[in-house]
Amino acid sequence: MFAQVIVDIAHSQVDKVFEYSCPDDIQVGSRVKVPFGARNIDGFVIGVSRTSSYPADKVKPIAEIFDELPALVPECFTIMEQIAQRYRVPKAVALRLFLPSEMRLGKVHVSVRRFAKFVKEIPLSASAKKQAQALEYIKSEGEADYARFAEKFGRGAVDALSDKGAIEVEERKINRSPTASLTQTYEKKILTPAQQSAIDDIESNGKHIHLIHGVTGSGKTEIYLNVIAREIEKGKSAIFLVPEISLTPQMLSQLRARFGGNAAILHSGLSAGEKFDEWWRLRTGEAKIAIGARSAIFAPLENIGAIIIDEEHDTSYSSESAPRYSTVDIARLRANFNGAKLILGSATPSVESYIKAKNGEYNLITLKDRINGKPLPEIIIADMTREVKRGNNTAFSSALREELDKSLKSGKQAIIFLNRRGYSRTVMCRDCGYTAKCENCDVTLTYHSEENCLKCHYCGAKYRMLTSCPECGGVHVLYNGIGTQRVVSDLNKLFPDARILRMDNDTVSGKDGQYKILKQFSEREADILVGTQMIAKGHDFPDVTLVGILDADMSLHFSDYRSGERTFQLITQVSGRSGRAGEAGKVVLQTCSPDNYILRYAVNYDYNGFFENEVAVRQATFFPPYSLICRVMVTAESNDKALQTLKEVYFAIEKLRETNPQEFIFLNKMHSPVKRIQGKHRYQVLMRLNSGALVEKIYDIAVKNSTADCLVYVEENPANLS
DNA sequence: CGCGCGCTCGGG
DNA sequence: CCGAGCGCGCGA
Repeated sequence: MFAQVIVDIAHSQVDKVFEYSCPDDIQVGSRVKVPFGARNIDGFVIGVSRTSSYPADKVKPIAEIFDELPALVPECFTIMEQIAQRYRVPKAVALRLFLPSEMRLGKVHVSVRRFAKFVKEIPLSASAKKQAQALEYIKSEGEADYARFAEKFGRGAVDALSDKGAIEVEERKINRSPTASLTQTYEKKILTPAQQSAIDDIESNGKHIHLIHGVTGSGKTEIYLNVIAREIEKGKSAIFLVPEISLTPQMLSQLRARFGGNAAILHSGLSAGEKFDEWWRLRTGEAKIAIGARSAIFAPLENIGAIIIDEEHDTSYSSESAPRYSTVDIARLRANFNGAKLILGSATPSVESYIKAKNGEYNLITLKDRINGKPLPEIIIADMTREVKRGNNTAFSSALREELDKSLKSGKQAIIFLNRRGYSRTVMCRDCGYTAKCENCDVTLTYHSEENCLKCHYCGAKYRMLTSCPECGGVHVLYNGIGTQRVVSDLNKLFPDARILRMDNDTVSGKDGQYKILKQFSEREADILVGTQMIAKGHDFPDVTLVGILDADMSLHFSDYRSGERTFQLITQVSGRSGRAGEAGKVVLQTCSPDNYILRYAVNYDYNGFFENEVAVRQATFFPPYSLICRVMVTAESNDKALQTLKEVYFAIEKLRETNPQEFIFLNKMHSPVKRIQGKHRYQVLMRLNSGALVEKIYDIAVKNSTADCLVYVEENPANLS
């Protein structure tokens, strides 16, 4: 027999199928080791055949076959081809998406833990005290975890016993299921009529893609869970995607309670071993529901009945490294392959998706009411320009101060949200206007008072705080802006008795830190939580009745065509944190542009108004989805090299424009807004195209010009243009 | 003439 | 991508 093998090397020059001879019982999808040139490397069997299409005398045999059960499910190959084609990446890169990193590099193949087992009594010399103790212990216990056993009596003693045959070390496969210990029981919830009809609609509607537009608190999660349960009953499997941040312990225990061992959870907080085991539980069919963030769309499931993407508008669903896929696109491929339902849900659907729903491409399901029947929290606009005129120079409007006071007095909790981190103060010389910038990144530095230093938020570089201006020697150094830290210290002054928690990139280290702070807050160890984006979504704090948004218009002023959409989504999401249980919630929205239409729609929870307006603007100005913004990034250590490559890329694209003038709305080459990141010079070709007709050609140009010392890559509708 | 390094090429 | 192999330059 012969096997068609893709070698696990991420390079276009070896991006082809190689043939090897192999035993008859080889299975498609297996990971293998194959001789390749002078060395042995990992590969994937993507097909087998009785005959070879390569000169038989040149075919070498496969060196090693790893899996009893092939790691890759059959549909991988179809989808791998489509991804490789669409994003112009080597097939090996596309295939890697289907395997957690723990399974590659040939490092982890089996998950085992070693146990020491008692075998027989042996004579020991009188001096071997440790060995005697260890033998005594293992004799009475029968067996013990090797690591703990060795730690207790010393590695030397334990190994000596094993050499002499008194004990035996055995490897055993064990399951490290991350949430097996959660023991909440599931209580069947009574569905509202709206929920029930949504579920029925999804089941019976002829369309394959559904968009659930439901206000915060309308019970979308319960709909998802019911749809999943129904598919499981039919003997199918399901994928449930959530934004990274939403994988909170509450969410996990809810899922465990409902589906028990049938749910496998894949997220970046798991240890390598845990991830490995959860992944194999899905592959073997022991678990049929994959839950996780973006990458869980590649879960090793077969016979998928439903794919659910919660908070579909969330930016974490687009990959920021090659291949820069959009999760919805991959989900469509998998849903197509399996004939599965694809369900997108959000309180603030992306304009792109909502248009498709309006056009009839998706089945639109609208949930207008919260399940508890309570109204959405009232949003009050505080005009900060008037506050300043009245002489209020603090970060808090009088309205927000009053509401905070009320909230604290009645023993409720509050969330203060703002768009920045650190002190977010930039340093500027009052005499000459000099601002401190990063040496590597051309980005304004930010002052951090805890360390009394300046930091670059793009590369993390630290600089000593300035005492005088390096340009003119002036000593009047000025700070601008406010950040979470400043807000906390101001709050401490205003409400000395209040207990305040701060959550942003500086106080949180890793996912654990995030959970810890959220847990503290939900256990009422604090009255006020101050934070940035990361507190915006997914959390359920029943006692929060007040949300303050300090600079609602911050994100309006980014030069991004989606800034209006982002602002609307952000305000709606943050507001949704208020008044989730019994009492009605309130939101104070501070802004310097109180008449902005986006804010007006947000205050009234008028998604349709916002949408109609936004669509009209995009259509009139030719912005996505009525066009495609495409950026080709060129980055290199050497400025000359980057410039040279930029010219070549631009030249190639210009030639493309000559033959397709009607496709181009805009085309230009320029420095990227951030000219340097981590020592790499950044240039870009920016274009606005009428359709996606030329994207693959543009990918080709990028791939052709990309080298090890000058990286060229394509971004479609990039989330930020820095 | 022999060795070292840089570049090109092929891998089944 | 990575190592083999080869060509050329240099030292003796």
